[in-house]
Amino acid sequence: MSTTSAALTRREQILKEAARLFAERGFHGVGVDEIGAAVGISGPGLYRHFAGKDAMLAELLVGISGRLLTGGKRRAAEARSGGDAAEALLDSLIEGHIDFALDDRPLITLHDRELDRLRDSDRKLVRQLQRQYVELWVEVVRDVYPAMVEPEARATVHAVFGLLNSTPHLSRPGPLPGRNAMARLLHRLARGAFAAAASNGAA
Amino acid sequence: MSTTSAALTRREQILKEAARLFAERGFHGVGVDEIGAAVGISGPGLYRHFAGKDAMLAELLVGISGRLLTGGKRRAAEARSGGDAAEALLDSLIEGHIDFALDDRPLITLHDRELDRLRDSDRKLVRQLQRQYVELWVEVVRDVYPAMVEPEARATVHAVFGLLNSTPHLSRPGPLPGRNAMARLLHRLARGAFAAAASNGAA
DNA sequence: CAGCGACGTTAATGACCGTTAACTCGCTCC
DNA sequence: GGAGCGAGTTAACGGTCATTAACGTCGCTG
Repeated sequence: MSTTSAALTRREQILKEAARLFAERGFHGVGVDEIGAAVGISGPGLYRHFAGKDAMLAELLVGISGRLLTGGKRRAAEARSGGDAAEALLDSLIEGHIDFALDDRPLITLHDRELDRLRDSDRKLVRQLQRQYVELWVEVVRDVYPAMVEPEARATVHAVFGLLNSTPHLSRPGPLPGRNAMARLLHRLARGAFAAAASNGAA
Repeated sequence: MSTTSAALTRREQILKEAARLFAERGFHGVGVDEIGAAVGISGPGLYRHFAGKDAMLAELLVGISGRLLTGGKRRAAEARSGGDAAEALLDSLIEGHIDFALDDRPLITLHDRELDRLRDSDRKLVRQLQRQYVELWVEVVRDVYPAMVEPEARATVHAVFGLLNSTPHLSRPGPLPGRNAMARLLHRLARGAFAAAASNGAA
């Protein structure tokens, strides 16, 4: 019961700070001494908790992909009821992804930025999880819009991920909508994109 | 007349290969020897053409942002005619951005991945160009959808950029639409997202 | 043909960085 | 109360890498 409590374990502290630093300056751009300093210990002390710098990145990326997929599967399972199930499930998937993108920006950033820095086996695992997540969406989308052909649906899902994951890229300047307004806006945009994808443009 | 000819200058070769390598493995992930090898010369020979590795990245990023902005401005200028000008201009901007995203994937990738690796002055310049480009879009979008408030329009434009720039992330596996089909699909998705943003969700 | 400038080459330098070694300290549990 | 262990510490090693130095070689020009 310790790992899920409010107070973070040392390991979790490290992972959280490492995620932030990796997202800010890239995997190769941050040294182990910096990660250590961010949690109040220094440099090689990290090796009591992780096998190496690579292991931290691997755990982060596998964790993200896994959590996304698990959340998606849970929502799909919960949706086995009602008649308009597909519509509701799509909304649920969108909502879940938005929550993730808005609340875990560093992880989202890492997710499609540092995948290539992984050992082959870890990268394969992450990619497999990502693929399953995409296929889950594709099925639901084709359930809602039966007219869509599969490659189109897959490309659309990727594009919508790009749309939903765009928030980390704009943090800095001027006036932006607040968190809830942003969540509603992104949801609307995603639905609009799917609807537009479905209206076949065979012109 | 040399820099725009079909045969690339040595400098341009280097930039092109550097862009590809940076996009594949990150700025810190590729060494100058690799870049040199990619154009048939070795390591330090690059310093006859560039002040350093940083200078290559800077030139790439400034070049991308500049070309995007220039293209956008040109399209805006060309659109000063006709009655439904705003609609057509938005379509033109979307089309231009899609062409760029589909034809210069490595540059698009670099564009929002390695900005933080720049010297302060270069980063400021790039960000300024990016901001101008965004504001150009925002104006056009608000012209087409006068009901949209500015922060909403700006967030939407960012999100649509995320959508249009999503193509580099999916190159590898299964069946995907071909280039032209993809361009049409992305265009439809973008228009759908804008339309959805405009339909105010004050529910 | 002297010479110079553009373009490369290899070798050396110096910094940085991930990882390991060796050691310390404080707590817990027989 | 001391054996053992979890969690840190600093110092050192080894490798990588951007950058510079020193040197060579064309090809053009006067």
